[in-house]
Amino acid sequence: MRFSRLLIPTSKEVPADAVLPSHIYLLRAGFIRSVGSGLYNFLPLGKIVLDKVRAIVKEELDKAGCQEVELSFVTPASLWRDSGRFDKYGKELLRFEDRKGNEFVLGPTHEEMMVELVKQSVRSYKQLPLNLYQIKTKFRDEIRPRFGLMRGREFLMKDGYSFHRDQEDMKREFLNMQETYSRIFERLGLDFRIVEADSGAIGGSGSKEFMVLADSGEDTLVVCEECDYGANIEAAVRMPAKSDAQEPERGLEARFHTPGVETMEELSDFFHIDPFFMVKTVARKALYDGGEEKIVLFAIRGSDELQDTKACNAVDANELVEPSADELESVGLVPGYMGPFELPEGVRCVLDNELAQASGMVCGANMKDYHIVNVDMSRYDGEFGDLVAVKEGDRCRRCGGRLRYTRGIEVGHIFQLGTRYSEALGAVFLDENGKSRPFEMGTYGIGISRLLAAIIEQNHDDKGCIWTKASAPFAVEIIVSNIGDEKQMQVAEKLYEELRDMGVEVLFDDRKERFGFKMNDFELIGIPYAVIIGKKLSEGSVELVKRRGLERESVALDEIVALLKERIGL
RNA sequence: CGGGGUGUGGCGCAGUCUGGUUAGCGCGCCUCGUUCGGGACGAGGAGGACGAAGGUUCGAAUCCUUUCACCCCGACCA
Repeated sequence: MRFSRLLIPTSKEVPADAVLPSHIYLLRAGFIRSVGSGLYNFLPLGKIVLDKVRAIVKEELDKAGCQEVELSFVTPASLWRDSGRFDKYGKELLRFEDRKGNEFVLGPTHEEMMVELVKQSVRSYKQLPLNLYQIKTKFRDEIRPRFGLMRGREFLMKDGYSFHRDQEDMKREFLNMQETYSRIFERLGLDFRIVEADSGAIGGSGSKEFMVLADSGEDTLVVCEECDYGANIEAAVRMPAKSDAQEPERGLEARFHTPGVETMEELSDFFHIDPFFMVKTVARKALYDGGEEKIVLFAIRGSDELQDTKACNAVDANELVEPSADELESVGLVPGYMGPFELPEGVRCVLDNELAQASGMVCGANMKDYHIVNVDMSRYDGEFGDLVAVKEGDRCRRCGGRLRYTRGIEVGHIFQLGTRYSEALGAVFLDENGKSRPFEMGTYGIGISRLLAAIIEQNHDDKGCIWTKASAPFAVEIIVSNIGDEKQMQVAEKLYEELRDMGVEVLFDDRKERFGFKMNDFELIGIPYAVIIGKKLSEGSVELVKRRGLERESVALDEIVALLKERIGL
């Protein structure tokens, strides 16, 4: 391709609203253009990369036995009502009516549609298993789109769904997808990690996320320094915490007058004990379907923090929000003195698993100005759950290694869905005994457009993009230093044609621009290699520049083709 | 949704508080010339009626009202 014929509007100006390198460079280098909040146009370069990523995904999936389909983007709302997600999915679902007043949604994901499709055409266990996917634009009316392609409202996603006769086969396919996804991200040249995840609104159990490691990632990951354990903070577990702090003196359980002592810190000072031996009782307002609200308590060690997603799951709520002091008082709770024992009528409380055997603890008495000391938590007879946020320095449950935080960009997520959707939508098949059973399902997603951002987040320098080999829009760029120099142009044209004939994806910068201008564009766009045809031509040589590291080497003109062949791996 | 902010040529901004010439600057764009290995220089030129609607006024980018869009900070997700 000739640069002079390609629409690549590069720019020096940094858009004011772009903060992430991927956002800035993709805009500046002319890959994408913003059209509205969370909406982007893909220009020729962006489209080339998008198609490359898409092709790799498709290739690996097809090799793994998946089949591509394409479902209609506009989905009848009734399907979403049947699965119960019409209300639950919330405002993110873009809803609208056609001229006849029929309700539709713009698909943000396609479990319903896919189940419907399979339900209509699969009757027998003999037709299973099946793994169907599509690579298609999705629309989610995100509350706050940001970071360019990272979190748009319209985005390209690969969504796949598998159907099985039993759980065992579903788990087999889950593993198959885990391996396939790994191959995809490896081919793309990404440094990623597979972590355990919370299943969120999609539902199901046993989900894993593929995280591209980058400081700008939106997710906090907990990883082990010794083994390969990794988990999203929302799902991370640890060895039960221990403390070196001195244990408080044991005595009889008693109510203790503690006027004005309302925070963990004050309590710690008051009793001269470590927060490890205190119970922190956190109140949240849990929101349920149909606008139902309930105040719930979560009790954890004073040295821990509540993990909101875990807490939300523990009480099966749609969402947790901070309650006001008034709301707490209205159900009989006393802010500053809440505890898991002697609860007001009707207040639900979940205790963290790690507190089950704790003794000699201090907790609120649910009475103004009083705490209880020397509490033996094993007498608690309510609910337990995993509630705490794993901290850096905690110990790995697998190997005892030190856990630390890192940041990641979620580019893939695989779920073991089970029968949640097949049951809700009445999607069944006949097993070998002639018995009707709902499909066991798995669901698998890859954020294709987000991958472009993730690749750049992980591969850039202060000059611009550095595309990985598999994702680069072109393998090599030919830069003519001075197109007024006939000799240079002649050599360049010849090289360009030769490479093209060999099937190399080559970009030929034949623009009437100065050398520095072209170099800057090359660095901004991030093509892996450039051949500079310029002043050294008089000595019979050209220069090869590697974008990563910007190392240059002088190469004899008649050796450049062979060298390129070697470097770009033809 | 709550809090904060911004809308002025293609892009980035100034002007708005303290209404008053033809609305200004940088980048980009077009033409000519010089230059030609790190976003060059000179000369000339095209392009906006100030997010939208309404109002106040002799007069509004500037004041008032309404509205829309976009962005930043918090809860969702590939």
